Amino acid sequence: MSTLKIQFGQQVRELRRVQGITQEHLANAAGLTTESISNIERGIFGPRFENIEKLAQALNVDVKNLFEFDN
Amino acid sequence: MSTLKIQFGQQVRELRRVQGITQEHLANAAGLTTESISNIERGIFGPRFENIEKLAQALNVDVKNLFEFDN
DNA sequence: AGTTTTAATGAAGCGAGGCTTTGTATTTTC
DNA sequence: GAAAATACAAAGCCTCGCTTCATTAAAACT
Repeated sequence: MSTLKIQFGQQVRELRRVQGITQEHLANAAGLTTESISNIERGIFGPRFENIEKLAQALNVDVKNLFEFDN
Repeated sequence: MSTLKIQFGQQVRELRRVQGITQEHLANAAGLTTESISNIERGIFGPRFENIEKLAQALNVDVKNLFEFDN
C-alpha cells in the first residue's frame, strides 16, 4: 500500500487539530463529507487534485505544507 | 479549471528537463505511458497518489518538491 | 533542408478509486 | 454517563486517471 496516502492523511489531521477544528467543520469548509475527511486522514484514499486544493484552503496552508513530513 | 494540476505539471516538466531526460524515459521510470506524462505535464489530469510517489522517485526528489512553486 | 527524435493531440474505451449515503459502533470529551 | 466526535462497513455511482492506437506538430541534430 502506498505510504504517501497515510502520511498525507496524518498531516491533514495534524493541521486540522492545530487549528482546533473538527472533521465536520473541515468537511464543510472543503465541500466534502465527514466520512471522506475521515477516510483521507486514515489514508483510505488520497483526494483528487481539486480537493487537495480545497483542503489546503480550508486549512489556511499552502498545498506543499500538506506534503511536508519526514520520509 | 484547477490551477494546481497545471502548476504541478509545470513542476514535473521543469524537474524532468533539469535532469535532461525525455518524457519516454520518465514514463518508463515511473511505470506510465508517454501520453500520460504529457497529459500530466500539461495539466490535463493530476495523477493519483500512487503515481505521484513514483514520479517523485523517478525524478529523485521528495514529493513535496513536486508541489513547491509560487502561488 | 531533410531526417530523426521528441512531444502534442485526438478518439475511444476500461477499470478503479474517489466520494456519497445510510447506518451502526466506538472513542473522545465534558 | 451523556453528548459529541470519529471510526467503520456496505453498497452504489460515476468521474477521471490511464491505456492503446493513430496522426500531427515541433525540436533537435547532421
